[in-house]
Amino acid sequence: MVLDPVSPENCMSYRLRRAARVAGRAYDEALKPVGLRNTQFTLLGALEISGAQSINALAALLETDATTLNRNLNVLERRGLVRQGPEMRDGRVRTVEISEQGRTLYSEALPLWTQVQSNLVASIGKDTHAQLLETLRELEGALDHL
Amino acid sequence: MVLDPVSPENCMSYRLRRAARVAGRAYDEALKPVGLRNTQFTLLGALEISGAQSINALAALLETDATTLNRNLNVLERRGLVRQGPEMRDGRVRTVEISEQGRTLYSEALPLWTQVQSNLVASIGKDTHAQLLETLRELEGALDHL
DNA sequence: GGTTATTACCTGCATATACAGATTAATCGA
DNA sequence: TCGATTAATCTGTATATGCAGGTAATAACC
Repeated sequence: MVLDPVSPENCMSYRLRRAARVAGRAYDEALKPVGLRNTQFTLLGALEISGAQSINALAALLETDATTLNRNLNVLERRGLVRQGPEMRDGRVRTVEISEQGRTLYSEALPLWTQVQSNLVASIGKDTHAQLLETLRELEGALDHL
Repeated sequence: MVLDPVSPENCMSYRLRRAARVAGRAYDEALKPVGLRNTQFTLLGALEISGAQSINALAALLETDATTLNRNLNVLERRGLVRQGPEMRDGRVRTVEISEQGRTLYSEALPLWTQVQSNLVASIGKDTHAQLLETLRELEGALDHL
């Protein structure tokens, strides 16, 4: 089976988007009991693990657009899962942090996430998973310098 | 460097979504001259390559939700790039096909896409690319049976 | 043939995503 | 210090994504 890298069916953008969609649905399903989507779980986790920080810093960390992050955070804020406040030293900056309620919900979500993640990793194999992560990182780096 | 598969930073959903975002931005940039987004290029290409078909069939082919496809197709239809018509034999079905205008635009987009795709494949290496495609397919299969 | 079940698609709703441009606040240079 | 520049965030607009639920047409069953 020959694989043509320059056939639209092997478009990296398409293949990644597609895999992300399929995975997203599975993770959404797993997180349903706590009412979090996979995107929101990621966001909450970043705040829980990396601590309070500015929107720009978080955007850089997650390799996402700050305007996207702005709205995604507003969704979580409306539910009381994160807090946003102005920075003393710099009036432009808004510091975001996870709330107590958010921390509680995240701790409830973690086992659900661990379950689906474990199942998936077990299914494709730990080595394949590790290699996939490595390749995705390399790919992002390559795209930066394109 | 030990890699913990069950650390949220290695969440497959997150990593795939993130890589898809970064790649999508690069492909969008490359396709800018023809005014197509990476998603639209995929859709147009599927219709060009696989021919006229129903929305449901196309949704299955692209592993996407039919309601999403419905609206994505409407965007292309408004620009005259695709045509949608009712099926004779089955009044429920709407057959979608690429228009002449769509075909022309797609042929203009193809070299732009080829450029960015080639650059990316060259950057990560052909073997890595082939392996990544294989892993993503395996991953989708695994998610189906989860 | 008429009732029921299934299928295909569409609408309403909510979120995710990002570009362009506006706003506000800090910083830098003269 | 004032004016210009830069930086951080927000708003407007458009598309992408998918779940719930609706509508219409076909198929299945008696």
